[in-house]
Amino acid sequence: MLVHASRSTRARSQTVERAALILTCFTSEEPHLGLPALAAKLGLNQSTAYRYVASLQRAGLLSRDDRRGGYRLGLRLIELAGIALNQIEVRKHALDEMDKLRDGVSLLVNLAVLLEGDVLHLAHSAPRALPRMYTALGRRAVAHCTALGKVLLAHRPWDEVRQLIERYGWRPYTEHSIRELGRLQTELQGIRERGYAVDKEERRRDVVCLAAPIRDYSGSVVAALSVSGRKARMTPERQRQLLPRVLEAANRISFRLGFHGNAAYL
Amino acid sequence: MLVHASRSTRARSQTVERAALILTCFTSEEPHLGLPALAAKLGLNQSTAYRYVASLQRAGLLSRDDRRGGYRLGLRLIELAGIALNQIEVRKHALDEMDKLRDGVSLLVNLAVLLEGDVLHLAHSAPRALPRMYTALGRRAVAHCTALGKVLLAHRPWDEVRQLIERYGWRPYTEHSIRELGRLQTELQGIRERGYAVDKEERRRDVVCLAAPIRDYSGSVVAALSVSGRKARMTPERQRQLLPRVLEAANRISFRLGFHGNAAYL
DNA sequence: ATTGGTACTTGCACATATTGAAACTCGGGC
DNA sequence: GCCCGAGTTTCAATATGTGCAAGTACCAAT
Repeated sequence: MLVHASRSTRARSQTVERAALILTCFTSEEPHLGLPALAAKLGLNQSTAYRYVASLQRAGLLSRDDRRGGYRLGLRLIELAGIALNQIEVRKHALDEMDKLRDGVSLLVNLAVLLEGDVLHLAHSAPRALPRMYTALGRRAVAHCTALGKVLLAHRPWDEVRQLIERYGWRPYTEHSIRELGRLQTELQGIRERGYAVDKEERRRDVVCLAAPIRDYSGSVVAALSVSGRKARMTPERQRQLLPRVLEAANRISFRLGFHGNAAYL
Repeated sequence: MLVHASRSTRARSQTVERAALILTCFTSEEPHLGLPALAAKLGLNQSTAYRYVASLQRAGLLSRDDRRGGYRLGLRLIELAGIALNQIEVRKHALDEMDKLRDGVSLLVNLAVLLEGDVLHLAHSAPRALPRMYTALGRRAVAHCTALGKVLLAHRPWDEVRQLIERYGWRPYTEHSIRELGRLQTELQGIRERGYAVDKEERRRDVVCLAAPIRDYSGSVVAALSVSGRKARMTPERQRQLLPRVLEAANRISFRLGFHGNAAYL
């Protein structure tokens, strides 16, 4: 059995870590930061921040915003992300199945994994009708408020889930979002038993999702697949029709990843 | 006239730059590297490389490949790239127009910018018929062998173009790819005069592309738009029909970026 | 089981590259 | 013309990163 979860290794470089922190200061909410803001955010001396930023810029990881001043994330990241994406085994196998599923159900299909307890979107397949999406790719969402996230959390140790909530709080999106440990635990338990998760407007009003887990050769859940649509179109009856199709697609992907077993024991 | 091309600033951090170099060691061709390989590639002591890698890993910029050993680019990059993408003004405005153009012509539509002399794909809009693409997003291509790239190069100073060729060589893709400075110069000149570029199987056999420049408020060419299709479908006649549509779409995007002038003087 | 090889990991003494304070430049708004 | 904030540079002090060399864990071939 593998021991190393996420190596804590005491080998590290302060400089590299602080430079990496600079990158993670940029978020969807604050995609544009000045030197003083960055320095303040990380408690760095402005000189230090400056030198980091200058070097990150040379590497294309950061770039200046000539119009407004300040910095934003650089084009190099887009290139690197492209390479990273193509390395993700599950995504490679999922794309075809996602398109097939989308054609079958005419709904938005999403693929996601867990990153630091949040949902990270790796791909989507949208029916022609839908208005073009802002880049769903790389979008991050609170896990316990989405079907995708709940499926992924359901297959993590409860302790880990609890710690995440403690650390980040509930961060609810709508009035339907879960906000109690007890309810979350029951919900996750149910998801494990049923083999899928439902999101009834917990993420966004008027949007309902169904999600199923994807497993790799070893049986661990490495990703989740979902379909989502407006509430009006996602009647209980429609959901009953949808469910087997989502599960089948997810299972097909798992199969392609080398999972041939029965997941019941997990 | 703007003076600062890419600030040379002598402020820099060796450590940060070397760490960034580690990331750029990973390419589509070598997306998976071990510690010794990385250290060798950059001429670093293995201990040093190790400490960098350990820190990059903590930041999620790198991750281990548990099955094969070695490292690959991390999920964090996908999140960051998503943020970076949404910051790109031209992309925001282009998406709608690209979808409209695609619907009009039923061909693959692409948007790209120049990154270090190469073409970097920022978005695409594919007709339903096309088989799902491997992530075109973030894909990099040799500029002078593609319509997109030639349009972008045509609006850079010739000296810069020449230096790029000198530095990286011709890197041809097919037997039609340009491989002489003289021919390239004539080609770029023609593109500036005509206002569009054509790629006749220079990038891939059997694929023909048409590309047009996109300008921002200041009149500089910041991106390029293209349509591409199989040779058989891109007859000279079809190209004549296509051309005005591509140009119109590109101009519309330029307009939305605040370019209302006449580009003739540039 | 034993061996050898490879990739990864750590400890330590040295000195180099990073650090922070303070001062300077530049440009925009008042 | 003056002020202010963002970005940039300098320089001495030293924390930080460095390379070597030894150590561990794993795999695969004996």
